[in-house]
Amino acid sequence: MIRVFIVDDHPVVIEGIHSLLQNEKGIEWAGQAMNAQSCLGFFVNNTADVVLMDISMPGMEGVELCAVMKEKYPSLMVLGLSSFNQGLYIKKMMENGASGYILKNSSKEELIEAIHAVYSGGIFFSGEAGEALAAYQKSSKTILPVLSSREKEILGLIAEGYTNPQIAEKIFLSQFTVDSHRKNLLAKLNVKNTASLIRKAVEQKLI
Amino acid sequence: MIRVFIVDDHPVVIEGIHSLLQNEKGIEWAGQAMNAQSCLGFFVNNTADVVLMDISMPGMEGVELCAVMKEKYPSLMVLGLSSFNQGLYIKKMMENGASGYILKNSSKEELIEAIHAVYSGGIFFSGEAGEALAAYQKSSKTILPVLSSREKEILGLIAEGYTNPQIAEKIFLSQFTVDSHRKNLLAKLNVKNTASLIRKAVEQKLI
DNA sequence: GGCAGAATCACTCTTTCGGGGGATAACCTG
DNA sequence: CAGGTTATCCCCCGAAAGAGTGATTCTGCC
Repeated sequence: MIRVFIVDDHPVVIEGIHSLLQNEKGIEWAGQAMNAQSCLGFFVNNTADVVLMDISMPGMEGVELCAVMKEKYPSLMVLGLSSFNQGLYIKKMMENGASGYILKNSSKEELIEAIHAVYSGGIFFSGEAGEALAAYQKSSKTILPVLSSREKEILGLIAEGYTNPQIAEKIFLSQFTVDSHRKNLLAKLNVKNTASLIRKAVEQKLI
Repeated sequence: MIRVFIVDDHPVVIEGIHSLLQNEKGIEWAGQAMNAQSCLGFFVNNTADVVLMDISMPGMEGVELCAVMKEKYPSLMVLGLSSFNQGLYIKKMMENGASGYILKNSSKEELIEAIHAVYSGGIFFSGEAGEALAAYQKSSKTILPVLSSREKEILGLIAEGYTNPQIAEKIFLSQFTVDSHRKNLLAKLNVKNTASLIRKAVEQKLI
């Protein structure tokens, strides 16, 4: 009997999965939570085998919750759950110890297959999610944006429309310094002017 | 008896709402569709009173489907349904004839209240969605981005990193013309440089 | 304690951007 | 048709960005 717990801020999704899984042999409903806090609260006195976890929740991100849960309860298997099919999120979930990732538009069969797969220690991806991850990893080979905190700060200010001299004044730096950081940003994101810098930054969710 | 139909590409959501509404007195399950085509197909030989419609579906957008449905079957009441709480989408749905908008994290009570409200000709908003709409309309009073097709074209090229002379060469214009368009873009979006132009354009989903 | 990377500052030069001012023709729409 | 919008073109000028090069702290990590 696989005890399944779900964390999602959408009652409709909880209800839907509950309904899909009820009467499913070998699967037991352990409980549910609508946010990270009540999820952590549940596991103080209870347990489960597989946690279906929405990655996009208000407050604590699913990605963070995943890390916390896996640290506290390493034997727990976490299955990411999301409407989005974005390689970046999928990658982050996996880095934080998730055992797989399915999309909310997956079929019942796929959902059940995924639960069994991760329960037995496997890794499961929705077809599309797997592709997205592969595509992301392919693209991130050529471009890996690892920005320092200072660079991120300046990137944010550029995006808000501040010029280099204004940024320099605002954060008490020389404009030469700001200029250097800006050049490094262009180099790191492999773009050649402000327009494409901001566009890429938004795409990569850096701002 | 209110006949409720649902269009959503997530089986989990369909199942969840089905489950929430079953045994609810006064509400009957008319059917379901996972995309715009099968929804339109259903209504050839069938009917319903209220349609719950996801706004973010692959292929034809919920927003478009809403317009088509309301044109063909004006007596139908459409209730927008989404994970996102964004004023822009809500506004577009309403402009296309929707009678309300609820979020997927609404409670069962709210969902049922919304169905009854729109069935009797009313307008219903999830509390948060109403706020988002109000906030959007407030902000859109000061900024209404109505760009010409030429401006959108040039905006796109700017976002891709082309400089004015490059754009001029690419679309066979004088660089003075491109310069003018660029200045108009800055004026229309009420920004003062390229960085904030691109940022705002992305925010407003213009590119 | 040393080394790498980050963060800081410095200077020059060319290109681009952005503000200001115009002008003309084509086009919808009332 | 008149009037507004769009698209096109033109010029000047100062400010900002971007490319090139180099150097000095500071700080986390082995």
